[in-house]
Amino acid sequence: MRDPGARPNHPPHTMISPYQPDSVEQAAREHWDSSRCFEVAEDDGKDKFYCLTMFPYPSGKLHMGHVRVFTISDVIARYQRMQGKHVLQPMGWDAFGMPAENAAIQRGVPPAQWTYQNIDYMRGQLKRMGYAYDWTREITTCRPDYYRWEQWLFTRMFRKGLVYRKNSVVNWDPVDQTVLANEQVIDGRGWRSDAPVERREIPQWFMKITAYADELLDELDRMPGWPDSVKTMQRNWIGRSEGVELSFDVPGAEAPLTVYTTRPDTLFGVTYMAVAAEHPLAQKAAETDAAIAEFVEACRKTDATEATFETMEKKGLPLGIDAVHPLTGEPVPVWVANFVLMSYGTGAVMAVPGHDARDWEFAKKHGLPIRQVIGSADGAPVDVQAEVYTERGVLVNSGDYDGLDYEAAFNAIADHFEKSGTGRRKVNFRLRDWGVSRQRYWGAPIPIIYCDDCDAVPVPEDQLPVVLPEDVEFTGVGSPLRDMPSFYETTCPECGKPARRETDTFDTFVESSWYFARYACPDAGDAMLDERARYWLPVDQYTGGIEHAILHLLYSRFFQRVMRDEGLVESSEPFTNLLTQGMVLKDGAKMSKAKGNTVDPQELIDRYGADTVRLFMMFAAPPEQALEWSDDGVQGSFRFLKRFWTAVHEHVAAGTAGPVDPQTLDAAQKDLRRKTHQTIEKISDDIGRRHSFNTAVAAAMELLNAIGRFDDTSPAGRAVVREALDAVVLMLSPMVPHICEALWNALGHTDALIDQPWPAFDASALAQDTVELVVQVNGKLRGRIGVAADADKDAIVALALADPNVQRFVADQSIRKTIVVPGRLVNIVV
RNA sequence: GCCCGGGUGGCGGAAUUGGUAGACGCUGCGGACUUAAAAUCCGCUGUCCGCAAGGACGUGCGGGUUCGAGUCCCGCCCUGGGCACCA
Repeated sequence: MRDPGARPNHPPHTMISPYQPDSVEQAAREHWDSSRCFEVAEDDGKDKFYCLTMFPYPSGKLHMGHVRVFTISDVIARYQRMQGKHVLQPMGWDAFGMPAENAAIQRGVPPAQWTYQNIDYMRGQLKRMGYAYDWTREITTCRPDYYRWEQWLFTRMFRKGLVYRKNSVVNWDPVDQTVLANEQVIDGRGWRSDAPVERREIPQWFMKITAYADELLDELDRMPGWPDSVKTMQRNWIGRSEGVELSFDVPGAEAPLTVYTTRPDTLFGVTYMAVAAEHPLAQKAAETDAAIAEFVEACRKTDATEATFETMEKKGLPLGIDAVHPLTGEPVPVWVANFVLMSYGTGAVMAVPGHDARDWEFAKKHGLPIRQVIGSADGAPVDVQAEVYTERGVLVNSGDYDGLDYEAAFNAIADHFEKSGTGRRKVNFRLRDWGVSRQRYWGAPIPIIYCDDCDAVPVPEDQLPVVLPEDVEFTGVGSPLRDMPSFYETTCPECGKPARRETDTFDTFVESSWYFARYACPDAGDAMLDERARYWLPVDQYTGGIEHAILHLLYSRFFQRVMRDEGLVESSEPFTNLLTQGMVLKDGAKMSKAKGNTVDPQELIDRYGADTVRLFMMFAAPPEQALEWSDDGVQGSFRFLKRFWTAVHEHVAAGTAGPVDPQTLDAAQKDLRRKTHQTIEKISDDIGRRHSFNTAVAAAMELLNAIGRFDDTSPAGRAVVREALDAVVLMLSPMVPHICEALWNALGHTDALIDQPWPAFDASALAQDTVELVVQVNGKLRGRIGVAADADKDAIVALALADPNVQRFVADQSIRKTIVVPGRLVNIVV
């Protein structure tokens, strides 16, 4: 027995210099900087690995979400480098956006100046964190040498018909006379004016992402490197549906009411129609009916978000007009309703209250008839007066179509309309074209010139970029570009007459839809991309917040295809593997500038060093889950690094240790060596396959704890410890690279840690003579037995039954069944 | 409202393919060292019963499948993200 409290083999701490993160981390940084080891060029002889993080908006300083995602990506990059890959990991700035405008309003600093200052500060913070970036590739999207190429691509798309202009709805603040972002609308009111927000239609530019809808959808089935949840979200977002477009005649109206339905089988159940407030029928009725006019006006006074639209109270009024049912010839009343939008589809819907939940509620509220036209396939009773029935079933009350199932009815009815020429089968997408116009200053100018004679003309290539003037006075009401004749006054590229530039700027998602490609060739001066993009793309590992699961990732997939069709890149998909990291939450909510609930990582870096912060972020939660921030635990990570430091230095202080000779080890030495190689196997899998960094850290801690308990100063014992310490330093180096750099040197290695291969485990070290099995009786744990690793089932069961406690529960009952799970358990069922 | 996640001790989390629930860490409690404090080290730490051996209960709630369920199925509750102008 050892004396508890006594620690063998450890000289007094005074002999060992304490862990001082500042000097350790500075030394490591200087080594990486001077050796320029993270700068990479194309090398066809090597297996490339492009490791990318969603680039940050330069909001001022790093926040915990940044630290988390950048550390995840850095761990993967460094791990892959140790796997022998030729790793590119770049960094840059998503530099356009609203916060710069808000800062300008609040502090009177021009957006450009504010942005560049933030970038300088945050770049310093990133360097302090020790991320393995190739800084020679840094991209800043608000620089003309970057955004000129998206302007160029836009003009190419213009000529291909992939961009167009149409009217579209925005949030209008009637007091500030300005367009508001959804974020700036709070409970239906403008954030600064507090005035009720209205919907307003203005002409805006759109990119035809719907032209790629089928491809974007289909390819999801061949993307095993993406999480299923993200693929499902994108599938639902694209929302492909097969239906029928058909028309209801409206006597006296100029045009029939055209509607799209995915449930033509329910056509006989239509009891009313609903049109949008902006629909011509409603507009016409409003001219003569004050109540309708008032309703139509009220519909305009709501913001333009889908969430508002879906949750608001469903309202409507009858227009006093009837449509004619195309199959029965019966009159169907037409209503105007606030839940139909003119901008989606045809601005009119057919209502089947018996078999559609929203229609059912609306019908109940307004006393409209509910008609059952679908019965259950198994004959179970259906009462649509009491409850809506939305299942696909068998047609009833549907004339000649009675008895048909969904598919047969769909086809019969679709055929009927196609034969008579009054309707057709149609594939519809929920996905809408991408509106890229923003009525803001701090963005890339849309390269269009408006000429009275030639209409909208794209800026010719030799006149690009259209440079955003950076030295402006920014007031926050409207865009300063609208008040700058020096910006907008120009001449038409086609006819040479005086003309006017577009003053709207691009959605900032445009910049982030192709930056990943530009990192391959950030200095390409005469092309958007060059051949280097073909070498590096696609991105092998992309890491970023789950909040980007749809918009950013879908727009990037779209742009990748546009660039492909332009001959700029080869691959169709930009990101082979995707890791969506969870948010860092504080008080249960997303940390954000807007909410002001941020925790500043800088304070922790100053106090404990970058490695402690990195380690804590990796250890506190698995990467894909949300992480509720807590100040507890950072201290624990620091304590671990101190123990790690001390363990290595104590071992070194006791003199050199030779190589392990596996043939001569005693049982305890074999145990530690087995633990070492089990840990290598586990951490390799945790980092390489599972991205389970928290369990990788835990496994390293366990091994270090085992080393601490190991009391053996013999040459063989010290050799086994030495092997274990080398392995821990190598395996923790992706997560805590600075301290590992120092410890690697302390262990006497002369070649750089950064160039070391990942350790391999020795399968022969894992072998065990006896294994412990759990014994259950009826699935309940009743004992444990040690058995030979190669014991057969009968021997195991016999041994299990010999256990006194197992005996107690089996007693004289007859054994009905025994189950042996090799290496795990025995279950005796009585 | 719709789509996608999550819910396990006092806390963060582990349990990878249906097979020992609570690894690892934090907190707390007790102890060693110290004039003292900090730091460090050792031990204990899901709840309840029991001197102990051991037992009962226990993974948001209610059902189900199975020799065996945190894990699979059905129905709920709570909570995070997205919903096209926050990025």
